[in-house]
Amino acid sequence: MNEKKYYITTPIYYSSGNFHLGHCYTTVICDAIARFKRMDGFDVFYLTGTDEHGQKVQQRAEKAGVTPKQFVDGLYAQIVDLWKTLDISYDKFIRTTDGYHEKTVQKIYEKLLESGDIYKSEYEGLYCTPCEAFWTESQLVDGKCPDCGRKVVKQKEESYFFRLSKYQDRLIKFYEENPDFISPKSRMNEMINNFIKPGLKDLCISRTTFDWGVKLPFDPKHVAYVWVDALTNYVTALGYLQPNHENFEKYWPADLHMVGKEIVRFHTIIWPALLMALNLPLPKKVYGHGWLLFGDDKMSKSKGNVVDPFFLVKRYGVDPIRYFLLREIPFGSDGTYTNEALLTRTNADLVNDLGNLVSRTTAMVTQYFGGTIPKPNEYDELDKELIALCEGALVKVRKDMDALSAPDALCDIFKIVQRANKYIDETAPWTLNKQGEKDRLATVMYVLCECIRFAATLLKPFITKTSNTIFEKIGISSPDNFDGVVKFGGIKDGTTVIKGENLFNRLDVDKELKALDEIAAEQSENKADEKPSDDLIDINDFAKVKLVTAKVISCEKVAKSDKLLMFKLQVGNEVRQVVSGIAQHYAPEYMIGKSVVLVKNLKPAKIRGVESNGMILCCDDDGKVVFVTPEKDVESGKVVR
RNA sequence: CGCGGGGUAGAGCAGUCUGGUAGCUCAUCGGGCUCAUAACCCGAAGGUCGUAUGGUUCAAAUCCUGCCCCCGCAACCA
Repeated sequence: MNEKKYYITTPIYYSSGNFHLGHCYTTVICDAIARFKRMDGFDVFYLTGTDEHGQKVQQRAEKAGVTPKQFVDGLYAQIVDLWKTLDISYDKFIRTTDGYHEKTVQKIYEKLLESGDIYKSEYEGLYCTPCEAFWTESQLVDGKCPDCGRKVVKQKEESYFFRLSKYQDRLIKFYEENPDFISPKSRMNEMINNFIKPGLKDLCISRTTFDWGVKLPFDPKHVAYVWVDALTNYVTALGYLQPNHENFEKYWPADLHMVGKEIVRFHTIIWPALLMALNLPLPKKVYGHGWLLFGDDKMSKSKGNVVDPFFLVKRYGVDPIRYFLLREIPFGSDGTYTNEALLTRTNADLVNDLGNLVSRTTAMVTQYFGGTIPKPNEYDELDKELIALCEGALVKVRKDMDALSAPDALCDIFKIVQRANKYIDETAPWTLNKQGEKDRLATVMYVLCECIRFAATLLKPFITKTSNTIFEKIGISSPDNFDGVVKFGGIKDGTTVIKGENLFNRLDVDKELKALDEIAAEQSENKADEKPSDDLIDINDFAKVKLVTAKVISCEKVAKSDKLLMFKLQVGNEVRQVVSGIAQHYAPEYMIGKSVVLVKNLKPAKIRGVESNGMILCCDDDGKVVFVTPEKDVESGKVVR
C-alpha cells in the first residue's frame, strides 16, 4: 500500500439543469484539497463527473425536443467549460453514459445477482397512471398525486431488490470501528437514528417506468436504479472489472468522498453496503459539507435562484470567487452567498491585505534597491518573529487541511500577510532609507520578500493564478511542492522583482451592488417578456390551470413588506398558505371570511421568505386591484372553469 | 414529545465538550504613517450570550430543566 496516495471525489452532478455556484463550491473545495495534497507529496487522483441517466433527464430532453444523449452532451460541454474557468485540476471526468461505465454497471449487477444480493420481487406503491410515477404516502398532497392532483392507485410492479437489510449489522459495526467515517460527526447520529435504527429495508434497484438508463443484462426491460448507477462511478472510473484496472489497484479505496449533506445517506449506507456485497474495501471518509445558501433559500436548480458562476468569474476573476467559496463558508455548516459578502471579502483580504503587501514591497525594492532583492544582514528579534511564523505555517495549514477546513487554512496563511503588513509599519523602511541605514533596510526588504514567497507558495492550492502572478513579480519560478516553505531564506539575493500591475483592483462595493441589482432586474424582466401574449389558446391549454374556490381563514401583513399579505385559505379539506401583493388595496381584516378564486397548481414560491402555494385571482383596473369572488356563496375547493 | 443543526455587538461567525474578567472579521468613530491600491498600523465605541430576572454552583454563553423562534431530513426524489 502506498501511504502517499490520495483519491478524492466530488459527487457526480445530475445533468438536468444548469450548473450553479453550489456545484462550484463542492468542486472548488475538492480542488483545493487535491492541489494541496499534490504539493504535499501525495500521488493524487481527483475524480469528478456527471450523472446523466434517469427519468428527469429523459423528461427534460423531451421538453427541449432533443434526445437524452444530445441533452446531456450539451450540459457536459457546459460543465467542462465551467471547471476550466474555475481552474479545476481533476484527473478524470466520468460520465455515467460513458460506455465503459455502463458495461461495468451491468457486470456489477450480474455479480450481485450471482452472489445472491439481488432478488426479484414486487414493488408495491402508490402509482399515478397519467404521470407514470410512484409516490410514497408522505409525498401525497391531499391523498392525491402531488404532480397532477389525480387519484393514485396501489400498484405492484416487478422489480429487483438489493438485500440492504442483510448489511445492517455490519454497517453499525463499521461505524463503530471507524468513528471518522461519516464527517462531521453530527451527521453520523442523523444516519443512525433516522435510518439504521428503524431498520433498513431492502432497496429496490431497478425501474421499468422509463428507459434512459443502464439496462439490466439479465432483464432488459429494467434499467438500473440511478443511485446504483451513480455511486459505482467511484470504482468504474478507476477501471474496476475492466481490462485496465491499474488505477483501481493503486487508488481504491477512496480517501475522501466529498458530498453535500443531502446525499450523505446514500454514501454512508447504500454505498458501503454495495461495496460489502462486492467484497471491496470501504472508503475512508465521507464528508457531508453544508450548503451554500443564497439569501434564505438553498441554492438549487429546482428553486431557480441561481447565481451564474460564469458571470461572476467574468466580472471579478477566478480567484476572488475561489477565495470566497473556500474562505467564507464555515467548516461543515451552511454558509450564505451574498453579493456584498463576496465584494467585501475580496476587498478586505485579496485587495487590501495581499495585493497591497505585494504592491508596496515590490515598490520599495524597486525604489531603494533598483528592483534587486538585496542580501539580508543579521536578523533581529522582530525578524525572528516573522521567520518563526513563516516556518511554522506549513504544519498549521497541513493540520487545517487534514481537518478539511479550507477557511482555517486560509486564515493561517493570511496571518503571514497581516504580520508582514504590520512589520512594514514597525520597521518604517522609508525612515531607514532617509537615515541611510542601508544594511537594515536590506534585511527588511529581504524578510518581506520571503514572507511573500511563503504566503504565495501556501496559497497556490487555493488561488493558483494569483500565486503564479506573485512568483512572476518576485522573479522566481512557481514551485510545485512545499519543500521551499520549510526553511526561511529560500530567495537568492540578486533576484529581480517587477512592480507591474496590481494583483487585484479595488471594488467599489456600493457601485457594484447597484450594478448587480440592475443586472438581476434586467434578467427577470427578460424572463417576464417571455410570458404568453394574447394569442388564442385551446381548451387543453386552459385545462392546465386548476382554478378552485377558497375561503380566507386568516390574513395578515407580511413583515418588512408594503405590498404583501399572507393568507391561510380553506380549500376543501386542505389549508393553503398563499402570499398576495394586494396589501395596498385591501386591509387584512377585510379579507377574512371572503371567498376567492385560487390558482391551485401554481408552483410554490418563496416571496420575502414566506412560502406561497398558489395565486389569488384579481382584476387589474388601471392600477386598482379588485379580487375575484363567486357571485353566490360557494363551498371552498370547488372547481372553477 | 420523529431525528438533527442553529439562535452570542449593526452584519457574518468563534467560544459551549474540559464552568473562572465575552473574542474574531467586516462596517462605524478617533489617531498614526506616507512605501503602497482613499491602502496599511494603533486605539475606541458597541453584547443583561433566544427566553424563564428557572435550577446547580463561590462562579454559567458554557452544566441541568421548561418554553419560544429559524433551518434541514423523514427511504426509492440527486
